[in-house]
Amino acid sequence: MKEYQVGEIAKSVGVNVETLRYYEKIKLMPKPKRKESRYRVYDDTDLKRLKFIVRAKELGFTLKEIKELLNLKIESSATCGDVKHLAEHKLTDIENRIKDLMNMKKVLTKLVHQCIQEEVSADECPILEVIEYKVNDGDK
Amino acid sequence: MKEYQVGEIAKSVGVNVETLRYYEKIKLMPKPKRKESRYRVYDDTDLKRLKFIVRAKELGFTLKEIKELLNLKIESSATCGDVKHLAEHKLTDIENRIKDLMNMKKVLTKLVHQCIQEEVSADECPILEVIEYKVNDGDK
DNA sequence: ATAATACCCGTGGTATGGTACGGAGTCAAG
DNA sequence: CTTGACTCCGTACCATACCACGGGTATTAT
Repeated sequence: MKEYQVGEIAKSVGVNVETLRYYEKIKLMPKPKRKESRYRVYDDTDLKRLKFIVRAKELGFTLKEIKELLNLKIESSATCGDVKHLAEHKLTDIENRIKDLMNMKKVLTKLVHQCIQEEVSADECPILEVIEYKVNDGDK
Repeated sequence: MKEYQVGEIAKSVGVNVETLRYYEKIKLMPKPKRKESRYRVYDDTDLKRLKFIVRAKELGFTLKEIKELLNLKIESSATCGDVKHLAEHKLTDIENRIKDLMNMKKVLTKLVHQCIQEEVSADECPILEVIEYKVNDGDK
């Protein structure tokens, strides 16, 4: 089984050495064994775990959630249903964020289209006026 | 023109008093005048500005961007085109975030559907296995 | 007059996910 | 045996957007 030192393993998954130390500190990665020189020594199990973390991050899981996923994997009592539960929760979360963003997009798009005469002073820009919509009660 | 003290104005737009002090500190809100008692005194102009901030935040602008928008409004040389530019930038930003989230959603949805037997041990959960997909090179 | 709010201020903490710094020790090559 | 690259560690700092704390003053209500 191959052994790596921190710089190697970090480079191979594309994270910073400091990041790895950080993951160790927050207990997302286990404390690796050390050489006599105190240099950290990682193996393929660590590499696998680290890759899992990076991949799960790409899927939108937070570090805290990733820790939960990894713990489930280890707890012998945990079931696939538990994992599914976490994934579904995340999915709902993502769907809500999409909904919010779509709404912002709709409003902003409309705003951008209202600005026809770009040379007009910003003070009279329809975009700013519409953002103020709820503010101006007809006066001004 | 009506005058408000910090608690009133904060309550009327639904933000915390501390938040208002924070906005003042980061120069998003101007330093208000004070009574002899040093109490802050706000007027309708301040209220309008604060409402603008809250509204722009709902549209997804960061405090920094809101500051820019408000500065544009004041600079007499700024044009509506400048404002439009900021809004378009934000729009692109939002669109990218939506794209990322949609992708996450797609993958996660697929993952969730792969988990049929919920009673199976988490260790053999297809969700976790697929997250590891890129890790396992056929072995194990 | 006194109690209950409301406000003042500076400072420090929260959460998230790291990055940067700097002095010291280690290791391999020349 | 020296140089350069790598690693060690603790600590501090980045951005974002606030919230909490605590001691003191002001205002308001009873």
